Amino acid sequence: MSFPPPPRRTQADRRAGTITALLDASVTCLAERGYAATSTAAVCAEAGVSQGALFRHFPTRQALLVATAEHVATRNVAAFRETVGSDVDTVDDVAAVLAHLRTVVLSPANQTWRELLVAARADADLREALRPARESLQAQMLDAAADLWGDRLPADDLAPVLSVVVNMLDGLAFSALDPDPAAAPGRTVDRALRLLAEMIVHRYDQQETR
Amino acid sequence: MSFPPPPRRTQADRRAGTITALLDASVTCLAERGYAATSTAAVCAEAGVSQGALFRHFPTRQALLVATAEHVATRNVAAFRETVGSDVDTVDDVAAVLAHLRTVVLSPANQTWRELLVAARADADLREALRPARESLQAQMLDAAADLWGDRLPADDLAPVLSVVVNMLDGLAFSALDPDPAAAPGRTVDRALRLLAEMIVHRYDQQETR
DNA sequence: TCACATAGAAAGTGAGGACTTGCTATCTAT
DNA sequence: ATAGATAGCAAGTCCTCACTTTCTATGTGA
Repeated sequence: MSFPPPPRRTQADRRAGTITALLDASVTCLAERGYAATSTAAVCAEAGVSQGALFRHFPTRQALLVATAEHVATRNVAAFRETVGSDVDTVDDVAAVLAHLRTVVLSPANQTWRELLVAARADADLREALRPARESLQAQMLDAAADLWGDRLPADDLAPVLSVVVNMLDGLAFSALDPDPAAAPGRTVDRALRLLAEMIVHRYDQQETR
Repeated sequence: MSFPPPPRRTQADRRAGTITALLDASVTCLAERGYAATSTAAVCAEAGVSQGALFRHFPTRQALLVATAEHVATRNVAAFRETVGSDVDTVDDVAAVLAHLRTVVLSPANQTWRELLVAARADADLREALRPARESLQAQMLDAAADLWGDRLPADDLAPVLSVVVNMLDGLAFSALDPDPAAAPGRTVDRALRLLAEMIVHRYDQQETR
């Protein structure tokens, strides 16, 4: 019945612990309450630390948010990469990829990213601060797309097709105001994704019938 | 050299005048400064009236913003309707329509609408208040699409194709952080729109060669 | 072990934001 | 013409938010 000995965490541990707690809390707040409601107080409450702790590690709210952006950007690329390991031969395959991408795009990490992007449009400082993460993410997405689909598409069409797909899914995410983003797609959206899959496959798969 | 006589505007005129001044100012602020920076003070400064004037006509800031949404929704439908009066036979035709739609989607009225939609995701009250305008706009867009493209597409595919197109353009608008939204499309975007046009035309135009 | 640096908490502070409160000016009905 | 209503202004009120300041606790290097 002995109490555990004092944890004796090293300073670096404490530091890293509260920083990731803050970043995760920031993601949660941004994803479910939006940019404006993500006040430093809200993040601290969610993280279970004081505001003093926050401002020890991040000089400004914006610095926290930029760090949050970089935090989720890596996750987003990873999630995109794991879209599908298997082939994308048939229309069904591509439709499955799109359906899965839709759920990825609706995930909290992506919601967070979008929330910050929208805020950046109206805030030149934030926009500049996010630029590196933005460009890095774009490049990594293109790399991932090349790995996944590179042998199916002409190199020149890779970026444009990626643009069509992810912009459409982002647009969907923005117009999906449902409180529950994990809800089922709805008939129109379902059919739209199916159509897109058909169009892509038919565009690039005419010689090799499967 | 006589001074003009006192304008003698009727009360209804004065009322309507400042109301539309406020709504237009609200559109301007939302489009170029974003939702958060669209304070009542900012709108009043832009409109050239006092805050008292604002709160005489709108009980809350949110009421002003909802009215603003309805104000721009009608413009947006009209702009969409005027997309193209001519035919959409060839790939070039459809590509032209998409290019024009892109500029429409980047217009201040549409920026405003998106800004409010994004805010609505995090604000249940605003979401509910915008619901009627949202549904009305969606229905009118579908009507317009039916008028424009109804004889080219199966009725069942109208909504999904519209969804693909406008969501992709909305996604583009969100990821376009450039201070000047009227800038040229950029190579990837250009090619993406072209590809989309080709895919749509080839999907639906195979029997009637032109 | 002890001087020191770092991590974190609690209670401020000052600015900005939504909304109010009188007060004045302009219109309208009698 | 004049009383009552409506439009508009200027100066508040109160609250929230980003950020500070001061103080305590905990790990670190000699």
